Amino acid sequence: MAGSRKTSQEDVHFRVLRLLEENPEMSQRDLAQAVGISVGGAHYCLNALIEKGLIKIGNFSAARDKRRYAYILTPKGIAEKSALTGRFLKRKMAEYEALKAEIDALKVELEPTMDDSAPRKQAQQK
Amino acid sequence: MAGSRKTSQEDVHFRVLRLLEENPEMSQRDLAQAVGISVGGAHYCLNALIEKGLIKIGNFSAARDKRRYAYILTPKGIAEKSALTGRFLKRKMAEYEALKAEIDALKVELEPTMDDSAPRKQAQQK
DNA sequence: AAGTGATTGCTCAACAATGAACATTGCATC
DNA sequence: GATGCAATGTTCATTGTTGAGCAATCACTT
Repeated sequence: MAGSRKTSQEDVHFRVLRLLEENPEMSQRDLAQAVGISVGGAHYCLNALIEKGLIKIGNFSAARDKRRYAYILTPKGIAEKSALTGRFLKRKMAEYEALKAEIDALKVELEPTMDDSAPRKQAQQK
Repeated sequence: MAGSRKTSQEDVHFRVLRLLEENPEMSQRDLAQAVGISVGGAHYCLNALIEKGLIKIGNFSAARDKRRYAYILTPKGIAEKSALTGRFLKRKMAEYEALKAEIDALKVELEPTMDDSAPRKQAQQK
């Protein structure tokens, strides 16, 4: 489900595309931190996006810093990002509800019903 | 952050311990589906939990089914599960808020402000 | 200039996890 | 019984990901 590699990777790709559309001059480390992956993973991801033709490498504007790149969305990348938005939002809303339910269940479990003098420490078994 | 291998694995371990405490006779496939990992991953995880001494293999009750096992929490496993609960809940609540913020941001982006006659289709760039 | 430290993109071994198989066992219908 | 079918735990090649480190470049001080 949530751990499916394909969807998880799609999430990362979408987030990276979204971030780069706003700011194409983000460094790989900034991207990694913003998305929540490792630095090597960001590099890996960017290569995949370039391979797919969704982004291309441009010139960094400030001071001709030869180290840095700018990762610019191609038209195909912009289209892909738009196409991904709906699925991403839908998935995240489902995750949101699931997370809410899990948290609530856990809270209930931690705070047993105090309204009657029920025996404590006794979890109800199925 | 969220993709950190250690925390992600801790989440899986906690969920598995929690599920097994309620029902020790769950199959690896049921566990996998409930937790959101692959079948092989469940096997992998169970081995790790046995290695840690948190669960032990017991006998399946019904019909002496030689295929199935029962995965019973050891006292150490019960303690570990309790110790993990707090951290897990705290982390999930943080994830919950982050998810909420991300969804809201995405919704705002999809539905541009309609309250004045602003030009449409024009996302505000930084 | 020269040196020092910080930051960049990048590489790589180790590990984690997947997805698809596998052998074994139980259940059912013939 | 025998035969087919579904479900179990298990294995394994492939792939994704991490974390630490690399050379190159920039900024800054001497």
